[in-house]
Amino acid sequence: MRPRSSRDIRRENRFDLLRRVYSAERAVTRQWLAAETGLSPATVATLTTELLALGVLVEVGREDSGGGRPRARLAVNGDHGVLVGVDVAETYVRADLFDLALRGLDSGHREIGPEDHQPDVVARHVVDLVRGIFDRGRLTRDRLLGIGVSLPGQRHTDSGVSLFPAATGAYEDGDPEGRFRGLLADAFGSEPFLENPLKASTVAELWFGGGRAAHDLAVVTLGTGVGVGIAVDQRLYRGATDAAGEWGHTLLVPGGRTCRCGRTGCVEAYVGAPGIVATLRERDPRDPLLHADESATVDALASAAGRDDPRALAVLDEVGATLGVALANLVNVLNPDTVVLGSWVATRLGRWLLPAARDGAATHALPRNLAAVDWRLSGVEGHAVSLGVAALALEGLVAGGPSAAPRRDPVPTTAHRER
Amino acid sequence: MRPRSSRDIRRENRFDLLRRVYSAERAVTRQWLAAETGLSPATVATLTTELLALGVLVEVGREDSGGGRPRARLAVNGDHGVLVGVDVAETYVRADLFDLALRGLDSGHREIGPEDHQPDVVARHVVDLVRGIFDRGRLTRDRLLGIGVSLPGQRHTDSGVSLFPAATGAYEDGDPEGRFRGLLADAFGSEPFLENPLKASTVAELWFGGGRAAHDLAVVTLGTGVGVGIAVDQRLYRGATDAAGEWGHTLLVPGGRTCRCGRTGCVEAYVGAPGIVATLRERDPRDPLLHADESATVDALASAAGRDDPRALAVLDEVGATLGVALANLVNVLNPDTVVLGSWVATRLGRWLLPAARDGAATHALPRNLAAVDWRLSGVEGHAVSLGVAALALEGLVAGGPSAAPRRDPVPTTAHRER
DNA sequence: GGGACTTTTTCCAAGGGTCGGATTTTGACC
DNA sequence: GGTCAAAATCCGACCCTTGGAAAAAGTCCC
Repeated sequence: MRPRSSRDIRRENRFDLLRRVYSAERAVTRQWLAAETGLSPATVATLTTELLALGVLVEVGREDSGGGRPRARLAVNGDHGVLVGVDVAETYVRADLFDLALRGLDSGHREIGPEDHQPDVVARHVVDLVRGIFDRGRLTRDRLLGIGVSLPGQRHTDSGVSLFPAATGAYEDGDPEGRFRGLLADAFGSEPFLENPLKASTVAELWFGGGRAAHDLAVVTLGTGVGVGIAVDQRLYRGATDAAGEWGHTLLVPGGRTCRCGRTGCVEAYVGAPGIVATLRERDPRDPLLHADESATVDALASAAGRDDPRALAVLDEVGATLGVALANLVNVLNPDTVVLGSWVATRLGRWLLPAARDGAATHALPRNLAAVDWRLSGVEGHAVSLGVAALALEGLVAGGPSAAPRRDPVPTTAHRER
Repeated sequence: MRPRSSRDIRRENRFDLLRRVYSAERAVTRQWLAAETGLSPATVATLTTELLALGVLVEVGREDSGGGRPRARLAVNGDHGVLVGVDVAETYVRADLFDLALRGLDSGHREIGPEDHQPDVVARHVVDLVRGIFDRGRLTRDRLLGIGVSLPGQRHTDSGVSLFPAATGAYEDGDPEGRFRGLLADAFGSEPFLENPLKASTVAELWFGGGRAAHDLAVVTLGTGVGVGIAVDQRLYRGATDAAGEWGHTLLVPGGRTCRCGRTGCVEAYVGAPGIVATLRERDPRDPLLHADESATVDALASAAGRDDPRALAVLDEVGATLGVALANLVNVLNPDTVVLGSWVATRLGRWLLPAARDGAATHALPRNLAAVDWRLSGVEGHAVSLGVAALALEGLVAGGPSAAPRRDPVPTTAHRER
């Protein structure tokens, strides 16, 4: 338990300031920042000059103030460098290049299979992709300010062990994450920032999406897998072992459908993409909307719903209602002020799922908890996972490198601690 | 969003220090406090002299240090004054008197009925009980340092409106909580600290019970009602509208038993006292363990289980397994490092419920989340709710009065804030 | 074109915090 | 009584925020 020093206050304030510049739609003034953060104009001045000197912020013109000295407008200095965010999923690797303002510049994509699920192989894919992007943009490596990588599976901050989903057997005793981290550090000359997709997209919502105004936020990821990212007081909540948010494997229907995880009745088995497909199939095993792969099925469902096809709407109603009931539990326990639906299933079907879920939640959530919730679809443009993980890398940058990340103080290596 | 100043650091450190003195089993030394809090010896010295001057701490002897200056032992100055904690429940009012070390000195109890559920009536009961205790102990009012009251139902910090369960109709537009608060303030000359029982008992666990070592804690209350108190980073989590933890009304069995709240299949309907009785009755409507009131039934069940009565054990197994499944959901989402079972049902049946719940959780929780959890029965002696609410009053005292409580800054009354 | 005016921004000294290292305190021991 | 060792305190350094004074940077008017 390292206590907080006054330096932490500075770091937090600087960070808060920066985040507000980022999430504002337009360039902002010092006065607005002071009002927004609650800091005195004097402090805002000190912080901004610091960030201006660093090159992270720039003045972009001025604004009339009615007779007095015009207000300077501040914005993120996009040209100061680039950030890379990489999303390693089970079936693909996607890398995005951002300028420092986190505007997407370019991206690359590559399909992978289970045979690639090894640290070395994944690292090679990542390095190749990023190199390709750099070459295309004629960028030199010294422009790179930070790189963040989202890895599937659960990470363990303390031990640094990541569970590459298919590599658990092969790498049980090794340190796959450490190896991966090392390979990337060698290739790019700076430590990558690693996180899982759930947390990454939560950060993206917090910076740029529906969570900007939220204090206590739940970001529901609806993809092939399902989970929830939780933010308490605008900060990502990780849980004791960085494993919070495994809402997808929460029991919803005792003795229900078999889930990918082997258990039965998980939320994921009903509201994840395979769950939606299963619902469709249960209603009619020969439904023409059914395609070989789930992504195509979801697309078919979306376009059918767009045509007001009653069968598609009925399926979405059913799934949405189930989602709502599951969300009601979350709302009752966490009492968030904002719930955001994100990831690719939500992007394509959220238009229909969200209202149905809201109605479904109303049947089981407590009125007071329900009333507190602002329901939203993801407001993030582009790929939330890459963006979030790039934002995390940026955080590390501003805070002073990834070493500033650990949240608990490390266990002393020598047997020094008594009691 | 008021930013944190260095004063907040001081307050937090002082508070952290004090809490550690409280939750330590014996008197502590400055050195131990420094090691425990991570503060420098210099700072610990400043803080302790401050608290010694306040009269909250005292030196109680010294400890040999092997040739050097002996270490002074510090403890809470129990004689410095008294605190009162009151638990207003639906069927009773209980008041406890504590010394400043939060050792119970005396208590009073009174049964109430639905007709008493009015601010004025409840306040009168509270005042009478506390007066009685003060008279018995020949205490003068100036000895009273703080008073905390737990009220059932959900509170709303922002508006100050409390929902007295049966008074919602009569007081819909009024301010029952404000009225109640005023009546108590008049009677005792100091503002009472109000909280609900769920949060109060969570604080008690955090200070004195199973949560002392926890960072991310879930305190499960098993009484007539069921709920969970959540602490993040050793601090009580309240949620957006102070309504977090309504886990009892989470859906567990779709279309299942009807709950007190009118919905079906709530967790509470299975693992709360009425739920346990219902399980017993479902198995055998004429079971001799069934009594007219649920408390007697729970007692009968406990003593039967104590005699290894197989029917009682089977019921407890069933209830425990259900509890475990429900807890698994909590563990998956929150990833706590400690789960504590408390309140009166847990006190009497926890011995059997806890192991069964642990096993039940294993079937549905993710291995990593499960492995992180330390399962415990409440370690609080005495009545956790009164104790917790007295501790909250103490917190207010140390922080500088109940006014320091609000967590969000109040909305400015004048239309002064632009944008 | 230059002063008056207005509003923003910075400067400065005050005030609150923590901390490392020097210093004092407080015992035991010889 | 002097010496020694460990605990506790004191002190100056350093970091942070902030209110108010001062400076900066425009407009406006004569």
